[in-house]
Amino acid sequence: MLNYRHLYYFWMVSKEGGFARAAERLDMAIQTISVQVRELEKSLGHQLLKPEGRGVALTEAGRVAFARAEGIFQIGEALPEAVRDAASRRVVRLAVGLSDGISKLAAHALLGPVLDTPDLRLICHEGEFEQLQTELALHRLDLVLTGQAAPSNPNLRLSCDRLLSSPVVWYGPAYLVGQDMMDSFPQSIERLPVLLPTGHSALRSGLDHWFNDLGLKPQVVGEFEDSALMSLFAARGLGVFPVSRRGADDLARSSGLALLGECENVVEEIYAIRNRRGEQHPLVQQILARAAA
Amino acid sequence: MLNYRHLYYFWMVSKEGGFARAAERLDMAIQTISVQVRELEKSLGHQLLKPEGRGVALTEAGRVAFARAEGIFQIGEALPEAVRDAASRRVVRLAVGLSDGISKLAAHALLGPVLDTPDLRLICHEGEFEQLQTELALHRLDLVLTGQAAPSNPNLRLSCDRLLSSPVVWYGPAYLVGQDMMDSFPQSIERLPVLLPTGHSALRSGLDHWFNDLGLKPQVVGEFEDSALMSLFAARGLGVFPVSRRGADDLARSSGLALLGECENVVEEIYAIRNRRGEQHPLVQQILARAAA
DNA sequence: GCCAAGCTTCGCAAAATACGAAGGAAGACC
DNA sequence: GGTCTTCCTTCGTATTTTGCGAAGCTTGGC
Repeated sequence: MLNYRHLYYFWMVSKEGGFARAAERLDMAIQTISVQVRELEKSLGHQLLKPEGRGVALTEAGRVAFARAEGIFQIGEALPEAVRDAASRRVVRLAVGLSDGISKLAAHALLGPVLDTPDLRLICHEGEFEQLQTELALHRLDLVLTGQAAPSNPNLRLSCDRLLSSPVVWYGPAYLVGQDMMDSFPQSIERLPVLLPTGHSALRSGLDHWFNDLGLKPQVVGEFEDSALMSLFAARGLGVFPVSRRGADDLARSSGLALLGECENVVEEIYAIRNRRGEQHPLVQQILARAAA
Repeated sequence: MLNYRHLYYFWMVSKEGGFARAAERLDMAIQTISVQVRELEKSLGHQLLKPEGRGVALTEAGRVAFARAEGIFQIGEALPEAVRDAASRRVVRLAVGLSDGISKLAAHALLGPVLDTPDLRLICHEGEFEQLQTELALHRLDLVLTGQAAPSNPNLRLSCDRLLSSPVVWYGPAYLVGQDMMDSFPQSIERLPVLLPTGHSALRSGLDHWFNDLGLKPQVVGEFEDSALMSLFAARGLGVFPVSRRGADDLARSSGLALLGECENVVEEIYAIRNRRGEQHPLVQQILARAAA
């Protein structure tokens, strides 16, 4: 394994342009530096410094090593202050990944419990499931919300829980959704313009099944990746759309949308993927606890 | 100073999700890891891991430290291989910064001696003088060529040498530069369309002086930052232009340009700025040696 | 040819790192 | 509730690494 102390001395020698200067800067004996750098060279199997006149110069390998060392120690020298900052700072960072195809409205509902955390800094990141899983493993994310259960992968040390399993309801603009439409639901849906999630989502599969079972042939006027966008277009009169009941609570109030009816046997599910136990974010635990309740 | 060994153990503990796993992975006793990580916390002055159930979890400070550590050790783990690659690779990297306002033709002439180095990988980077100086100090460049002497700055450990001081000559397309024009040079220049370097360059100042001293009022049809571009436009018939004699040797041959005449008392100078002695690139030395000859 | 600056080698002291043994704390399981 | 297992911690000691004084060795300048 690479010895970072040796590397540090090598870095300083390169930066200062010689053992003597480096030793002075480090307030150490010159021979110590000399020996330790030699150790580094031995462990890497290549000469990094070569004698040049009465000083030393970098070899090609040394040039590369120096460039990397520069990167390492630039981060390293800033680390203590970064830690102090983080410790004194009151803001709590929470990085959430939202998998493509997840209902943004439901995601928002799930994150709701922590949104009023004082000094919260919420980072929402969308992307492909695989990519998010990677970022989670690399600790760039604290939590990933996804529409389908993750293939449990013990290598990555991730755990997956179902956070939400909510019946799906239909909403639409009030002027389209009259009493007659509600009464004759679900058949009435054939007489209404319909917005659907795109085919990539788990919810779409469930809905297609539901249409098929009931022998319904809906008139699809739009397909949306994003449920929030879908609800916006619906509110502007484009048509009626499905959404999980949880997360739809405030739709009627806030956007002039009316409840049309509820699907039987169609549920939207959301799964939470997170790092292995023991590295959890307090807010993540809060979200999971609230969702379980 | 930050102890990278401690940091490494902390990183591994975070990554593996516990002391026990980390110890197993590192093939070390668990208590060693425990103590060393505690040392890191002590030296940083903040707790990085907190007990959680029967494992441990990252604190906010720990989260930050872990992110930095990830950066550090990702570089570090790739370093040995990078060094091996560099050592076995035969290509020689030479990164040269060309200051804005320098004559590209002269720069090319100066770099000429090393251009036929086998397996050369030449990186040419243009930019403001200050910026290039910074990159030089950060070892991202091996050499900076500039039109004016650098203010010697002992802090940055850079040295500056005059590489070239060459008389300035005028070239123009052969059909413009007839024998009569050559004979009546420099007065004939008033009867020719003239291209000049832009006002930012040292060469331009010298030329303005020269015009003034001789009482010449040239008809300026173009100003160029870039001498190579200027020579291209000149070759296409736009006008006559000044260029340092060195670096102009092949102009007449290759581009249908003819020598008009030579300025008295106007020189183009090029300075080489490089890192302190002992960190020099072999090719840089070659360039300097050749230029001095 | 001599001096001064700079790197290297050698042998020993100091410091850090590492581990066995023993102890405590928190879920898991009956 | 009791017991078991897993995990983290503390303590005392062995081992390794790191650091330094003293004495070479090489190179360039005078």
